[in-house]
Amino acid sequence: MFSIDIMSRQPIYEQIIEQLERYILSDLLKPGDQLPSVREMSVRLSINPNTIQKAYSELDHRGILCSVPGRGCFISENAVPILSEMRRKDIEKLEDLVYNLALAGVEKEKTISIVEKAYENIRGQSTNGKDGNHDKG
Amino acid sequence: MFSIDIMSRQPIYEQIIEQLERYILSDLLKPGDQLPSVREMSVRLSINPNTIQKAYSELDHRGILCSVPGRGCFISENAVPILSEMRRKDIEKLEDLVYNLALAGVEKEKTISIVEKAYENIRGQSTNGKDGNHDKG
Amino acid sequence: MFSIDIMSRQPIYEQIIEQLERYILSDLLKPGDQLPSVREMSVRLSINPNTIQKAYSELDHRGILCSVPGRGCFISENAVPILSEMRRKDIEKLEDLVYNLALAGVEKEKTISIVEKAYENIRGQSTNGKDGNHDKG
Amino acid sequence: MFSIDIMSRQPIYEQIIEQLERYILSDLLKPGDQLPSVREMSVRLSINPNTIQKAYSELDHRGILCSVPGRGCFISENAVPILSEMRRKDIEKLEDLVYNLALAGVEKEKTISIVEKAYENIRGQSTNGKDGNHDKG
DNA sequence: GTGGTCTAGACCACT
DNA sequence: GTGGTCTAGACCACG
Repeated sequence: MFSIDIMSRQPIYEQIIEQLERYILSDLLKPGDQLPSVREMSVRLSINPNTIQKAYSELDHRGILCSVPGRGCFISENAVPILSEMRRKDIEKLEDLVYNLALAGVEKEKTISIVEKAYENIRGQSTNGKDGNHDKG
Repeated sequence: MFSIDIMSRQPIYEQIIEQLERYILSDLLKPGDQLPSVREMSVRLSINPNTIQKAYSELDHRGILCSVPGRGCFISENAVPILSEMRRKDIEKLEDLVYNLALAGVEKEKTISIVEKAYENIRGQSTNGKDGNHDKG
Repeated sequence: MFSIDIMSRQPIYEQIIEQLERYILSDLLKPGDQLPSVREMSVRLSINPNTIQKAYSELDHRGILCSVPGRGCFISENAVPILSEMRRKDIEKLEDLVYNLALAGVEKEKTISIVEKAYENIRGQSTNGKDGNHDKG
Repeated sequence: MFSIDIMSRQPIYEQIIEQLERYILSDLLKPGDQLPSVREMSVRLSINPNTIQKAYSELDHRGILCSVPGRGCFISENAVPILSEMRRKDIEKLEDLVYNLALAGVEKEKTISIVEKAYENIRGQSTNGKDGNHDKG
């Protein structure tokens, strides 16, 4: 379910957050669902438990998760609206990115077709292996 | 001409690179043009010369500019094609970003209108105050 | 394993790059191997960490190694092919150098014998104490 | 007669030295010949007089030139033997370079053929447009 | 004046 | 612990 690129510039904990958020937004993980424990996750992904902990803590802080000491971590009830709201801020990033592409001579039609393709993807398949922007974290 | 956000998560030298690349792509800086010297730039932006040096040096490696010790830094002849090619790789980022927006429930029409607006911007005015994403994540 | 000539005209960071590349090409360092940390290396060679950083960073850019923040630096999987390709460009240098020697009256037989000796060296021993030109001019 | 690459990493004054030495070794300039004045040279090559001066001074220092105040610069009587002796030191460079090529997998036959080709060149034509190693100064 | 290298020492994010 | 960024200040070679 999770795929981590250890060589990526993007911090591992961010990759985990990114993927968890996607799974929630695409309804693969629902409010109330329990997440794998830090320990289990760390073994499964061969990653330092601290790193998992950091991802979970961050999501907890954002109100996406609810970690209950002694019981585990659960998807928060209002995870989806919170995430949706946050993601909307990606619009700023989009503006910048398109601006750059335009400067680089990518035609408007091409850009729009990419947008449409992305929307097609989400309709066909709720989730796929895509693992977020390989940005220089 | 240059504006640095000292609080940004994006390294200062990357901000400088970003802006220089934009100025080149938007024809404000042309091949053969001499850049402000490392020292002048460092004074102008109140930034350590080493940081400017790093930015210039990186652009030199990429073939965007040509540093000649004792003479100065000059925009390389083939700066534009190199940049255009590199920027095209932003298409992957775009796909990811749109995918995220779609998941977050941003309507396709809204997204496309943003794209179109960005293309309007570039047509009307060669450059504007936009200075890249102030955040890295 | 590393020897730095502090008096050389060749920058220290280039000397480090040179030697690392040799060790990789002569199979003393293999893909996946972890390099000494920046700090350890700086202590070992009595050199400022920033200088080591610069060497590692340059090799990272070239795709020879892969720096992972928080984890370390590792020899890249395709380090050898990249290096071999780059080194082949030394052929131009060779042409120039032999041309100079010829002009200076060094006999063809002498030059060829030097070439053959160098090839002997590499066959007998994978590595030896040779550590590159200590002078830049 | 002189061709300077202003963008080269190799300092201009070194390019001039390099070429003058070649012309002497290939008998195009002979002992006693007068060199163009610093002023004339600087105009001809569109180069700062100080730079020409530096090249001439260095050659004077090496005993290749003999600059006579008020009269001009002349090729020294023992320029050729001095140069030949110096160039022999390039043998060390050759050893290094061949060693690198060998490590990079360039076959011995290939390397030797390059050497032979270079010797052919010198027999056919005394000089050509070659302007020395484009080494990183 | 120019770019380039180096040191010393600090701080940050990540594992 | 790791790599990465930044500052302050020095020195060098080149024009």
